[in-house]
Amino acid sequence: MNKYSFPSKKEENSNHSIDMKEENTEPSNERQLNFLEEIIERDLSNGTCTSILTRFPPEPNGYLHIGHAKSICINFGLAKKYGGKTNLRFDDTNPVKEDTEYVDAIRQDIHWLGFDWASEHYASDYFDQLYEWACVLIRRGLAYVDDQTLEEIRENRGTITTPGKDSPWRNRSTEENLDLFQRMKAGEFPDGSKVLRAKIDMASPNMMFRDPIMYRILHARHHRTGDKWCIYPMYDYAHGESDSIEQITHSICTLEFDIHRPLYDWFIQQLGIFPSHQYEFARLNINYTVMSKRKLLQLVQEGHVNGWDDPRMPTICGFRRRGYTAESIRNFAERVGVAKRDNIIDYSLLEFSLREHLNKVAQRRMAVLNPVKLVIDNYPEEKVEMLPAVNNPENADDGMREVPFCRELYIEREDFMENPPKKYFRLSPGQEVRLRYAYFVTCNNVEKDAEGNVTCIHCTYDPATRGGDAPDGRRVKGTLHWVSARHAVDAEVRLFDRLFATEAPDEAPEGKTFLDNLNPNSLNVLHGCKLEPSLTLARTYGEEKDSLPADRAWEPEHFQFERLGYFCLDKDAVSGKWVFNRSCTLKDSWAKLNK
RNA sequence: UGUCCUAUGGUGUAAUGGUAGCACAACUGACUCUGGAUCAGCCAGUCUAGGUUCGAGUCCUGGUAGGACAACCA
Repeated sequence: MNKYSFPSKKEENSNHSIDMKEENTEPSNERQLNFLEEIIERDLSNGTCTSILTRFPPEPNGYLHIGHAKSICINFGLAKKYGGKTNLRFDDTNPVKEDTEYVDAIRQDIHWLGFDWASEHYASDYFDQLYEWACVLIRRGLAYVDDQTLEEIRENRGTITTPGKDSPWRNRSTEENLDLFQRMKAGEFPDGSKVLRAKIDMASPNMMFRDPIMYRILHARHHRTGDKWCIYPMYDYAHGESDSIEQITHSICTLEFDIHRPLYDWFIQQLGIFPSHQYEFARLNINYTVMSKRKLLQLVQEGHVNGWDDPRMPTICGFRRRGYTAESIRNFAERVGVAKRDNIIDYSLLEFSLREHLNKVAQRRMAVLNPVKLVIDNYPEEKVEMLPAVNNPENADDGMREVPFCRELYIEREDFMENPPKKYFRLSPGQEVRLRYAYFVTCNNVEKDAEGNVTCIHCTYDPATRGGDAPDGRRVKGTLHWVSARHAVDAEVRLFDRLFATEAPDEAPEGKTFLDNLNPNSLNVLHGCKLEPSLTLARTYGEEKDSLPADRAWEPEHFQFERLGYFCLDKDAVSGKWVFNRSCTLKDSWAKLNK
């Protein structure tokens, strides 16, 4: 193929720009294929498979986080793109860590992200089949019961650079192994006294091949199979076979499993069952956060956050409560790409994806977070005007609303300075600014308390500027948001900063843990914030939860508080006791100037 | 002193032997009733040493750096 014969992307676009206005804007259709897509297209075109079936296999031992969201988008996205399907399979082979609480939450999160699975499975559904196959392997001399203790097994496994030693039980007869394995299943032996191992090679350079454990004895109640089993299969024995049973064509997982792949293939080959194949991609990392279930669980259990859905958590439910939209997370997952090299994504890419979506759909409202009173001395005492305001300048269909205006208002304390620096466009003595959708006002004087804090700003307004335009064409540099004092609704507003103060919180110095990297100021709760009254129309969780199916999550309404950021109602809010979360700020070039 | 994976601007990600491109971030400007949005511009990259080739980010060899593997976790 001669590259010179092709026009560049730019030229192509400009040639067709007139016809392309309504073109599909899905980014995935425009970019180059990632390596998984290449594999799938190859398999589809050379007849390795005629359709694809992927799977998302969470262990129900915790809540899903943004890293899982990437995996979900890859697995479901690939199937969707190539006309295939995706199964949801709960990898529930370790009863001591798993619980149905997590099963329900996982279902909700996947649905919320916008995906539906073809069918739902559990590794525990396959316990009988897995047991049968273990017996097959024993009969073929490929598995044996080992009586060594945990310590002996560890000792004899050798190290990365030295080979292991064969177990003294490695050459038991088939009959004895079968008998012992059957009695393990029957519950004759205590936990830890015996395991079933694959007989491969104790000297293999791949540690996974040093007679990996297939079954352990665990007298534990399983959240689905109850007390039926007291032996449970290990991940390496269960996973590939589960894929095979479901006839998964492309089993996609993260990089740390690449060393497991030869073993995954070994079990499938020895058993001669459906040849699923495993492919690995680099897991998602984001700076200023942690992404391990163990650490997230610790944050919850030790009370460093207020639950799995704390808006500062990188969990899917945390992002949802924070006000992230599913679309923004899907777009984020698309942007981070799929490759095999380790990566740390900048948090700003997440915020960009959110702003990009919310800018298009969020209704604009006015709210004052840190209020100070402003009195318009020449405005009639009792007068109230209902001023029209645009709901969303990005979408004319969203129409207008009316906002009450009167003599006494609240404005943001930061929007007034008695001695302003250069380039400060907001209110200061003698300075004229616009009150958005209302009038031009000029500051005359201020009242202060004993400590010198401004308690009230006195202004005069120009009646000719109603609606925010001056008929004489004069202009102002600053436009402020405001709320009528008489009509304002009180609210609590929760502001969030990054949960960790350091870019790579996992990296703690000697004697410290990731907890020492927590940002002590990650939560800032404001009281006495002032909302424009129309915000009380927002739907609360309490009003809606009863009409929600069990597997569907509640989605708050998203607003932009003008000049402040994107906000949504928290699930704690009830009518009359309003609580809003800040999802993210607006880009703020003034704040940047002052850094 | 092992096996495997990986290496492209600050961060991600493309280029499939033939013009190193895109996004985010940063920066500059225009416009603006959100210091928002939008638009325009700009900075910045192939880990290293050899080899193959008319031509190497791409293929080969060595080195360097990072990661994974020694749970009866997944």
